[in-house]
Amino acid sequence: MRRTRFDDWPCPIARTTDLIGDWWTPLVLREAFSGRRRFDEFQEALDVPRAVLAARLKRLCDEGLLERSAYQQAPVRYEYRLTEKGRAFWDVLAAMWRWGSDWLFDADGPPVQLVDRASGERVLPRVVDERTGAPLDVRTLRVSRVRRTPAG
Amino acid sequence: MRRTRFDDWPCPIARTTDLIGDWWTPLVLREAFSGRRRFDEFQEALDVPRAVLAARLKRLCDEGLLERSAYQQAPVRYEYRLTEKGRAFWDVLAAMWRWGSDWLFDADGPPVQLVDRASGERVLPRVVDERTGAPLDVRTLRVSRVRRTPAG
DNA sequence: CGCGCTAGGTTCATTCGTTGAACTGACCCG
DNA sequence: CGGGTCAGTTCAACGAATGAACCTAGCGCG
Repeated sequence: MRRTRFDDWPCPIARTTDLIGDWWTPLVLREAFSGRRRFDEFQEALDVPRAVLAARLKRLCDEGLLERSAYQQAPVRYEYRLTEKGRAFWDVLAAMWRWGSDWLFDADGPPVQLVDRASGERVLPRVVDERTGAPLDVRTLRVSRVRRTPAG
Repeated sequence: MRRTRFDDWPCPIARTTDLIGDWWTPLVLREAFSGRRRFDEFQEALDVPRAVLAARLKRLCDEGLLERSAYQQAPVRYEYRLTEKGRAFWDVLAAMWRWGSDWLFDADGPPVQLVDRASGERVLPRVVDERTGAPLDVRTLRVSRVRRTPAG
């Protein structure tokens, strides 16, 4: 009677859901992106129960989004850093940021925004088709089974 | 001792997490995008416990992503349709699709892909900066507090 | 009229996951 | 030796998910 797992479903959305459907996980990643690395940094920033944080960090390491390494000996202390896989996840958080900004705040919008560090210009994440550069229109999309050429 | 809620945090990622951190919710939305509308359609497609599905559909209606309406009288039967807010959420699912496809499958990739209904061409969702069209680079981003001009 | 069927849920006992607080253990400093 | 730091673990209480069974209205059939 364990909670249903989606991590071996054939759908990319299902597998991603399995990861970020764990309560707190996207926020742990958000903090990682904002530069936090140590257990207590995450814990204080989010006020997350320590047991939950430990479980989330462990899972994110197991899945390869974070890497745990000792930053000092005697006593040994560990920190958590984003891997390439973890950094790639920023796109998902950015899409959440955009949708949340557009739809989950009153007319003023959220009290925070993304800006380019160099120019100071506002950055608005947007999801497009990589080939055409056009915004996605769900009505023109279709899910198709991939044909694979047999290996022989 | 209720599960910590994020829906009134000032961060758009936190608020979005509150919504899709509910187990099953992104998959219910996925099914809505693929055209399902009726309770039993969702239930059979996902094999989700009926009580959970009822709770998720109710929440998605309360939040304004779905709309519940009667499609027949005598006996009254209801269906669930995406609203504009719900359709806008496709961008988040698309970003999840892309990241999941890139990072959660073996070398062959997932057995399904997105294609354009008209041309049959493959569609690859990608998150860019709306202003410049460039892919996001998290290292050049910064979170900034919004300055508001006082209303008086 | 009575029976089964359909659609959209609700109810329930069991088990799993989250919460908050306290605790542990290794080491350092004074 | 006492106190502080950091990275966790442990525990009891409670809320949420699971799977199965049940409920309600109306309809069509015999």
